[in-house]
Amino acid sequence: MSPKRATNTAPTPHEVGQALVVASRALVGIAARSLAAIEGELTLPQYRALVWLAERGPSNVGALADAVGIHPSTATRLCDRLVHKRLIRRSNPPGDRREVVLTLAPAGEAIIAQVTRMRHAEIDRLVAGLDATARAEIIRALGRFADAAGELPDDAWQLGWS
Amino acid sequence: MSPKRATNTAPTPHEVGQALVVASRALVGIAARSLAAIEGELTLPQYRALVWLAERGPSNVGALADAVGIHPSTATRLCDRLVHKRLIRRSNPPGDRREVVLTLAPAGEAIIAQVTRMRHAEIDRLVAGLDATARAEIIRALGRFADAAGELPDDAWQLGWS
DNA sequence: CAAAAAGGGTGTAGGACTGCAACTATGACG
DNA sequence: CGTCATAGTTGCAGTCCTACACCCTTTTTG
Repeated sequence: MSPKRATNTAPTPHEVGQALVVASRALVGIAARSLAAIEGELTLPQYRALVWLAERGPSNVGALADAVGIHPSTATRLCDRLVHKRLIRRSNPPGDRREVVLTLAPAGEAIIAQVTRMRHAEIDRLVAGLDATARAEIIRALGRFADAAGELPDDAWQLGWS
Repeated sequence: MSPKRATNTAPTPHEVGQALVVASRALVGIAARSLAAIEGELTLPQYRALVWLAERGPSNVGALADAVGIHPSTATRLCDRLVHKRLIRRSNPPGDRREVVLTLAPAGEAIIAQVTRMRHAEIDRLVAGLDATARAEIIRALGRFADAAGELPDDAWQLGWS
């Protein structure tokens, strides 16, 4: 995990990858914990659906099924449960009367916000232990990485992790 | 997502948190994609069990149930399926004849390796697009972050993400 | 206007996870 | 040796995800 290299040479892509894989474990662990807090009330597909609605806004059933990667019929029944839990709302929009528009209900938004807040809080707790130099470095470094990551086809939502 | 701040001042912990949350999305997305590749053959709890066995080595049913956070009876039947898929092995160790020792089978190790490899490959692909300075910065910055994260109680495995 | 396409919902069926309760076998302790 | 604890399994019951096939309604299109 700790690549031994001459500190005066530029790190190879693979070495940087090593560092990112390690950080990935930490960050994914944090994400997992934030999610574990709502486990029991919400299944993973249900959470994925909420995240997607929070990101992309109101949507019809087909688009959601496509985004979450499930069969339309599965999406219908998944929405049944989310509606029953009052986390989303179904409505019949004007225009195309075949469509059903799914909207995140206040309770649904609250859950998403809670998970995000927990994640943020935990990360902030870690960052608080770093000095100013380290903080500045992280900001610059991760900014560049996020930019690079952002250039990829955005199917990172495949599993609904935010 | 891009906190506007004076570039000459030290970033606040919260600003660093912002950057990490953004990077977190990217990294978690990568982890999710690596996992999605084996979806269909393996459920999430099954994957979590494999990861745990890969990390901690051979284990009995109770410890695995505890680690993955499921009921012992659930663990028994989860193991039934993993054994049937030839991803793990059950054996009766000498000594305590009540215990059952679970071992990762070669096919199970292969799956873990495949997921890890995919994740690494995708991260490396991103890093390849960065220049030497950025790489060096990421190495330093993430090293410090990982150190800070490592000081936390290690329950990041709660959901079995590696 | 009739046929095809699109958007969703139902019926049906199966697999997986979940926990509780009861049971077997084994080990530890007095 | 008898009792209690431990490790694991099995029976049972419920929820959820999953897909396929089929149906209804609405819209588009020739």
